[in-house]
Amino acid sequence: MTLTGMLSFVEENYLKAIYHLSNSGEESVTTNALAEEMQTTPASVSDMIRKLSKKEVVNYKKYQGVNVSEEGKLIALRVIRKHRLWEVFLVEKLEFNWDEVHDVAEQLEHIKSPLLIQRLDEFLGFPQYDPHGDPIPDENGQFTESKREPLSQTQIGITGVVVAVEDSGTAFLKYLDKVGISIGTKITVEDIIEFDGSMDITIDQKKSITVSQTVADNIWLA
Amino acid sequence: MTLTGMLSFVEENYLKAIYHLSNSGEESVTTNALAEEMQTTPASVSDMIRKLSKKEVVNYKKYQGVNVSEEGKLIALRVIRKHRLWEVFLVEKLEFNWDEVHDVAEQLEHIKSPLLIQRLDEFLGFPQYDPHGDPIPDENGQFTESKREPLSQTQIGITGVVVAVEDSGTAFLKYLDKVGISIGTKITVEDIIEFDGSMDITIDQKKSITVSQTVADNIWLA
DNA sequence: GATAGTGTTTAGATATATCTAAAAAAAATA
DNA sequence: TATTTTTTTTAGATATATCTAAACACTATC
Repeated sequence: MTLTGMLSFVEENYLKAIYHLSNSGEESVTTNALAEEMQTTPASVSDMIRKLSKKEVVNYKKYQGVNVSEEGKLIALRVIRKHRLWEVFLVEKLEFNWDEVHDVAEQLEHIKSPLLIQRLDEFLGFPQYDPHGDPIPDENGQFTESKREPLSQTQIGITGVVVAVEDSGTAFLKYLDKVGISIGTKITVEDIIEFDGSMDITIDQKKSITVSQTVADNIWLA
Repeated sequence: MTLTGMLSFVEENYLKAIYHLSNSGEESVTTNALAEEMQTTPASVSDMIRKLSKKEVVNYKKYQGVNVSEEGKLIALRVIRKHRLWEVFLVEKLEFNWDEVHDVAEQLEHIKSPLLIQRLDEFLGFPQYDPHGDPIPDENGQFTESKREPLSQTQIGITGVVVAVEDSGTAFLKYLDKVGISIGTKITVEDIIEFDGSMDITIDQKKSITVSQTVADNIWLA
C-alpha cells in the first residue's frame, strides 16, 4: 500500500537529521555523526543511507559522507514545517509549555495529510516562527533565513534580542524559564571568561547572571 | 525503547477492529471476519492474534474465535476516544467535512501523549459525541450508550431523529450530504418495500426520498 | 611509502508484520 | 457416521529496521 516515493517514519527522521547536521543541506555528514544523532550504531546508519540513496533523496558516495538531494531537502523541510506548525498549535491553542512540545511534535510531524497541514496553518494564522523562534518553511520549503548568531559568538558590550533557542531538550528550556530568558528577551554581554567561555550577561537590563558556553551556544541573538 | 505493554500501531488497529466486530467486546470474532475487516489474509490474522493473546489484551482459544480482554477493551476504547476527539477537532476547528475526517483520524488516533488528549478534550469543550454521532468514551472507557436503532429496523409511521451514522466511508457520507441527511435530521418512515427492504422516508417533514436497505442499516435514530 | 589507527561498510542475525501454500481442525452434508 | 467443504492454523519466505562482529578503506604518523 506504500505509495511510490513515500518514506517511512524512520526514513523521514533520518532525512531530517541529515538536513540538520549538514547545516541546511550544504556540508557532508559523516556516518558516525548521524549514528550519534540518531542514537544508533554506524552499521545501522550505513544500511539506511544506502536505502535512502537508492530512493534518490540523499547524495552518497561510500566513505565520503552523505547529504540531502534537492528532492530530499524538500521532504525534510516539509517534515520540519509540520513539526513547527504543530508546536505552535500545542503552545498557542493547547497551552503547552515550550519545553513540553518537542516529543509530541516528533510524532505529529509524520501524519500524512496535505489538507490537514494547510488547514492547521490557516487556523493558526499562518505563523512565521515556532515557539522556539525557528522559522516555519512554506509548502515549497521556502523561508526567510533571518541573520542571527549564537550568544557565544557575541562580543562584550553588545546588546541583542533573543530570536531563537535550541528546541531539542526539556532540561535546557526549563533552565531558560528559571533564569527568565524567552524569545524577545534583551541580553547584554557584560564579560566573557576566556578560561571556559562562560559569559556574564544582563537580562532585560535588570538581572545579571553567568551562563556556560554550552548555554550560550544554544541561544541566538539578532 | 518500546515500553512494556506498549502496542504498535498495527496491534492497536487489530484491537480496535476486534472490539468493533464483537459488538463492544461481548461476542467472539472469527479469523475470517477479522481478515476481511483488516483487508489482509486469515494467516496474518492468526499470527497477530497469537501475539495479542501473549500480551493478554485478547482472550483466545484456537479455532474458537477471539475477543478483547478487560485490559484490551480499555486500550481499544482509549484509541476510539482519541479517534473521535480528533474528528471533532477536524470538523469544529479546521472546517473539515464529516466525510474527510476518517483517514486523518486513523493516523492521529495513534499519537501517544496523555497530556495532548487531556488538553485537546478541554480545548474542544469536552464533547460527548463525534461528528457522526458516536459517543466519546472518557479516559476510563466509560460512555453513555444511548438507546438507538438503525433506520432499517423502524416501523412505518414512526418519526425519529438521526443521532448517528456509520463513519467509515466517504462515499456514504457524501450521499447523505446530497440528500440532506445529517445529525439531528427528522426522518419519518412512510413505507417499507418488502421485496428489497428499501424505504420511502420523509426528511425534515419536507422532502420525500427512497433509500436502500444498506443505507437504512447505517443510519441510527432515537 | 609502509603501518597503525580510526572511521565506514558488509555479513550474518534478530524481531515485526506480512504473504503463499500446505496441514489440521471444525462444520456441513450426504 | 463418513465424507466433503470450509475455516483456521502452521510452515516457510519476504521486507523493514535494527544489532554485533568482522572486513575494508581512508588518514595520520613514523
